[in-house]
Amino acid sequence: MISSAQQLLGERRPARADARRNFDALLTAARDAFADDGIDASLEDIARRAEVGIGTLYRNFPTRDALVETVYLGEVAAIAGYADDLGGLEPFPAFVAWLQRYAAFAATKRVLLDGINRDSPTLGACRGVLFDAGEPLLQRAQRAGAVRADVTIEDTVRLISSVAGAVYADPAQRERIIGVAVDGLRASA
Amino acid sequence: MISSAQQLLGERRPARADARRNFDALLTAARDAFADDGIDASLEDIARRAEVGIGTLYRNFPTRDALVETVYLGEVAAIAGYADDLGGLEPFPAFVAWLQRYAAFAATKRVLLDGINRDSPTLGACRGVLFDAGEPLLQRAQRAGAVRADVTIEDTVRLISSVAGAVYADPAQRERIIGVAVDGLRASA
DNA sequence: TTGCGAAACGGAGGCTGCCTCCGCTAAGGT
DNA sequence: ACCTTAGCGGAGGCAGCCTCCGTTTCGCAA
Repeated sequence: MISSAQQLLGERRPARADARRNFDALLTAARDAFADDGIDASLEDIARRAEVGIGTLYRNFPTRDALVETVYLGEVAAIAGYADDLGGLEPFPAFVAWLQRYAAFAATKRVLLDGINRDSPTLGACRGVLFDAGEPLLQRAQRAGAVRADVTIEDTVRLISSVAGAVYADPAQRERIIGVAVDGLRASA
Repeated sequence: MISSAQQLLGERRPARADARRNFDALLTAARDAFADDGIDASLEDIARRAEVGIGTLYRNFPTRDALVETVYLGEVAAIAGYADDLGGLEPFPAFVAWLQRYAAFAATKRVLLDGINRDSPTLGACRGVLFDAGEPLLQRAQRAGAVRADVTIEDTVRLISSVAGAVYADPAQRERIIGVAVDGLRASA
């Protein structure tokens, strides 16, 4: 199954073979550079890493935002299918498994998200992909009475994204705090 | 009562009267510039706003980090005394009132925090000030059996800071999600 | 009040990175 | 093979970061 994130990504790739190769090389170089040097990694450095000229970088990605969000789009495409694999679990454990997976994703994508304009249509589309993936699991857990009824999938993604994207003193603190957030999502006993 | 954050700030001010005036003008200009233009506001612009030369800015704040963290230090000094006013409330309402105040603070300081190196000793000192302020309230609520026993003040500040610092679709979503986080802090019923 | 030492000043200049534009190259279709 | 045009690289203009140096001015002691 091809996700809508993958489709959006495909629409951005140029038609010509040489240009496609450069586009892909730039995305790889950018992902690596942002991971190594943070969101302020220089575009000149990214062009050098991809072995293309700076004009080529700008032709493919007219702004830094465009580059960052296309890298993020590729990452979202990779995670969108995970929710499909959780149908065999009970409602609450399935929901929590998805949250955990999403938390792991959000933690590693924090750098990219810091670099994206929050009003970007592409970011909105990525959110849509993630909401679509998690919504069935949330509703199933709410119908089962396990998750509070007053939160939406948007709320849930926002909560886990902010908590998972924070920097922690150690992994134990991180697990503890995500646990607190998940406990807050439970229906009152 | 003079807080330790105010003391740290005082230690950074120059001795000479003209230099003190410039230092204060730079802090004010920086706070305004970061609020207007984000954490990437240009230092040249800040110097112009403060009506000093760029050399003066660098003499007072050798790096961008130094400037940002000094601005943040001033903001922390302003909030540190709030916890002292909550002794008259019941344990859990006092704790929640402090969390709400801290959440409001964290939301407006997000821009500054984005610009500070997380390993900065000054940031560590600011955290220390905030922990010292909230710790008595947390312990009181835990002794009263209202807050789960497995979280520390560090955990609590980290949780609220990440949730409060996020960007929300509307204020209602923000209140809802902070509510979820606070509910997660309650002891199990 | 005056004189002195040094703290503090402003901004020119070197450097890097962002971004545009243009002459040149090469991919792809007929 | 030829032609059109998509795509190329990098020079150059600009802004901002940051340092350094000649000049000014503050504060203290006599």
